[in-house]
Amino acid sequence: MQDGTFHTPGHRQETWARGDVFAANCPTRQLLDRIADKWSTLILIVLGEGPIRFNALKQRVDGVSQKMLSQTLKSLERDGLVSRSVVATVPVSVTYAVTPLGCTLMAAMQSMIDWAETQMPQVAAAQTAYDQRSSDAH
Amino acid sequence: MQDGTFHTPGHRQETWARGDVFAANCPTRQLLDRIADKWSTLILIVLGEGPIRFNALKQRVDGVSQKMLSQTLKSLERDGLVSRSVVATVPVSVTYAVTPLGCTLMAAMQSMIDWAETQMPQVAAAQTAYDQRSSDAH
DNA sequence: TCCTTTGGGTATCCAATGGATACCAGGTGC
DNA sequence: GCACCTGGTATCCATTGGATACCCAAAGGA
Repeated sequence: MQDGTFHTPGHRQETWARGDVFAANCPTRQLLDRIADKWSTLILIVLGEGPIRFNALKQRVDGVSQKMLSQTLKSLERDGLVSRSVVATVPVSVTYAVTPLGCTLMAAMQSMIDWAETQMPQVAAAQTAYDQRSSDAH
Repeated sequence: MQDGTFHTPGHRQETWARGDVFAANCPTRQLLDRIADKWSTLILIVLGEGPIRFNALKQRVDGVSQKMLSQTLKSLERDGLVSRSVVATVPVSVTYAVTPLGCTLMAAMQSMIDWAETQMPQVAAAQTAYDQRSSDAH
């Protein structure tokens, strides 16, 4: 809190204030910098079902381009969340799987996935209402 | 499962297989399309500490541009996760806060935040090891 | 012999996104 | 008259993402 110009009126502060999100080196922020993109989470979820090969994965994650799939897998591997194993068949086959570390991350994400399944209709409704208000105001 | 070409060998399948991530209309995917960007989650976390005004928020979320802050807040408001209230002071002041719906989402994200705080060192270590291997291979 | 197919990518090109900077409104104090 | 406040837009440029084409090496068909 480098200065006192912002006043944060209590209200759940005890639950959320840790982690100092404003600092670029906070852990939550580092995690988000790595996995908060369109594909990482989806890929992890599919890998959570079991090891899978590149092209099969590409078919399961609807809409992902080959470029982004290979790029995202590379960064997940670098972060130790996913492992890549090459089997010298012909043509060569490459299998991806979650590591134990990646598995613990997926467990942590599960409650968010559950939230999505129960609450997304409410989000869709809020969006419709918002658009309605906007077009009314016009 | 439009065909049987991919075989998913058991291994946590019962936990993760629901939600059919390959379909673009699965709820998890819809949620990710909305909040899986660099700023949404960070903004929600700061808002979780209590209502806050635009410029104060901009200072707390280190590195966010005015453009992205206003754009992200607009989309969070549209999704019913954040509320915006204009107070007719001089100059006018605008306060943002999480809605009850946004609050439940933050609760669901908490375990991911906890994971980040405990496991990010491991991710950093994995990354260093990976880079080491790469430069060795070179 | 040549052509095609296969898996797992890379190279290239173009459109969309994000960040930096400038500008705006309009009321207020100097 | 001038600069300053908040809460934004408008504009420009660099980076990212998606579509497409190409690559390798071996197998299989004509």
